[in-house]
Amino acid sequence: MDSYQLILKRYWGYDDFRGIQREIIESIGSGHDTLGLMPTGGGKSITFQVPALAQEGTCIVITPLIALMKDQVDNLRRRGIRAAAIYSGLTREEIVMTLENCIFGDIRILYVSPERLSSDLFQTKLRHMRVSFITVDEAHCISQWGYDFRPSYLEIAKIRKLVPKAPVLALTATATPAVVQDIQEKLSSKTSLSSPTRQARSASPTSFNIFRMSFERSNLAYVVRKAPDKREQLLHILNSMKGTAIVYARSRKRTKEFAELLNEAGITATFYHAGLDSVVKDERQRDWQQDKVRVMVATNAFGMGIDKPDVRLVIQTVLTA
DNA sequence: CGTACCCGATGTGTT
Repeated sequence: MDSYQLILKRYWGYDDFRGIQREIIESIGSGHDTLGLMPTGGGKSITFQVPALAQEGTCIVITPLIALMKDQVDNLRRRGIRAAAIYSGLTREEIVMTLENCIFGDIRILYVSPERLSSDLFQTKLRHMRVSFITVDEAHCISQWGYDFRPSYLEIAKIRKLVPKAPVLALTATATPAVVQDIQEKLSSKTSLSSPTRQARSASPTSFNIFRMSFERSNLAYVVRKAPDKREQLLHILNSMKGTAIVYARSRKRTKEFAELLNEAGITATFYHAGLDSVVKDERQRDWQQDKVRVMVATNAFGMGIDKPDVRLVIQTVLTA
């Protein structure tokens, strides 16, 4: 057994790595910029958590949602691993203390949002940290959100200059060629040194080690239906199946409409989108997780970090009228 | 169209 495997056994209780976990771990562990493409449930988290424990210093993890930071920190602390997160709900004193603990207190894994990277306080403290490597979790956000919605995603390469020896590990379940290309370009520490034109023309712009595995999910079936009456079809599908479901709609307004339609038909449903008060969102997610309602009708706000083991049906509605 | 973070102002309840 090597040290990675010993850590896996000690903290997670598993005997062996699955799929491409070991290759990703060895790549980042030997200091290479690395891109890991793994489907949901492929065991992405282990690929940075294990090498973070095997190395000296702190691993910085960039994550899009506060909820994901909290979930992962809770999970790691239950295993006896020193992890922390910095986010807007904390006081300045708490943030300073956490950063000091990274410098002096042996915090192994620190979760931050991309926006945090441009904070003066964070950058000042980062200079004094021993950073093992930088992880970009849900790295497709660089491509999906970087250009307009969350421009901080395009700034990650800049903080690499503050910790020039730290390699980057990017992880995602979105493996389209455009996203794969974008992630490498935007995270490349060399990008910002060369002109944009030269970068764009470069045939092989980066030196990321890329690992990908099959995205086939043998327990999932995919069906596309063309239906004249889509509302009727929605009711028909939900009435002919048992079990928990998510119905995705493309606007906030439609989530409410569909939830009302389902409730009138005797199917328990609620709706969810980013325009709702955060207390209401938490209540509705909890009601659905606890099986108080069967169907969640939502925009894509209800996606990352949703983990319910018994979802039987996911419907994407494409409604033209 | 719809996606979230952060920060500082203002208000509420507790010591």
